[in-house]
Amino acid sequence: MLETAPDRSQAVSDLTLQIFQLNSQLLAWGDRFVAPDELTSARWQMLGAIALAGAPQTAPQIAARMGTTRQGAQKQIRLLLEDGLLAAHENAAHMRSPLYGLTPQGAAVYERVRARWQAQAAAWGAELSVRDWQAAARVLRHLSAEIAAQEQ
Amino acid sequence: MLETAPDRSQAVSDLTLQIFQLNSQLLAWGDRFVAPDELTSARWQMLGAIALAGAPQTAPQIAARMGTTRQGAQKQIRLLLEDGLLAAHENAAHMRSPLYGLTPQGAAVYERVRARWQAQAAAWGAELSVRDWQAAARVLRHLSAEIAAQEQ
DNA sequence: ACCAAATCGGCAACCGGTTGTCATTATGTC
DNA sequence: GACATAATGACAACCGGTTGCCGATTTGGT
Repeated sequence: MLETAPDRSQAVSDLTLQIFQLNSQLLAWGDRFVAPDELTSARWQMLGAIALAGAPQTAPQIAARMGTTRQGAQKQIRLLLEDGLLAAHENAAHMRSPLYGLTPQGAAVYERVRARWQAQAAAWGAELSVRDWQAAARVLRHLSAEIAAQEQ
Repeated sequence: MLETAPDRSQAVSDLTLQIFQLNSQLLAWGDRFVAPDELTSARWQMLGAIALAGAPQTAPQIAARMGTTRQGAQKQIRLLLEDGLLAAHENAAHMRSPLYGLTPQGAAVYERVRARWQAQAAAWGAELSVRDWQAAARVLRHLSAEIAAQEQ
């Protein structure tokens, strides 16, 4: 790569700026989207991680699934316990590390939001082909892998 | 949209998750990338906003250019002033709102990082065609516009 | 069974960013 | 020129997240 390729570096650079912008747009939009259900983007994602796991999980398991840290997950878990959306269950395999699962209320809230989100995502996607969306996701996955490879 | 389109909503949903993941990957990578120059991702972005403006800017102007808030920009400006990478100039048009411009040191640091970044972006982009990167950026811009339109 | 190493929860501090408030300064309208 | 309104800087509080530390527990190797 002695000769830099301005077009290519410019295109990659453009994409990264788009990613930063969309990230903040999506977070702000998500906070408004789930506000009627008394959630935030962060708690929505937390409920999703537990719901998709299919079974109660320990705090470190949830953190790993979300790609965040144990302490960050525990902050949100504590808040969701207070809200009654999560419940701690005895963990036979670990005395100090309970399993956190959705309460009936938590499952109901998540299902309600999930259905609304699916309709919204379909509406956003309506003007482009499924192929376009999948192609974009593939490019992003490629970039993600390049970065991960560089982290050694 | 009575009949939801699972494929399409799934594709959009996948893309949003990719965006969240890439955002955190890029921020973490950026912090490491500019650490040798005693910068962080946030301060790098701030220097870029001022450099691309081409002339010293007031704090609210910089904030608008970065798509963030006045207060957030001022936090970083204060730190960059302490580091000697920014300097405040008298603003003839406004007594209390100085113009912030890069110091020679700030310009040198930014140029050094910019050149390294361009090479890195080209390397990341090498395995896909410029057309692919541009197509992905177009899809992201489309999604960004959809969200913005919904914000009323 | 023992013991070193890894894991876990809890706490505190920090980072980057947002929101809200207040006093001060510009701006625009009459 | 006077005056309501907007813009600005400063400060504080908060949110979501990370890092670092500590003591307690669990795990794994011997």
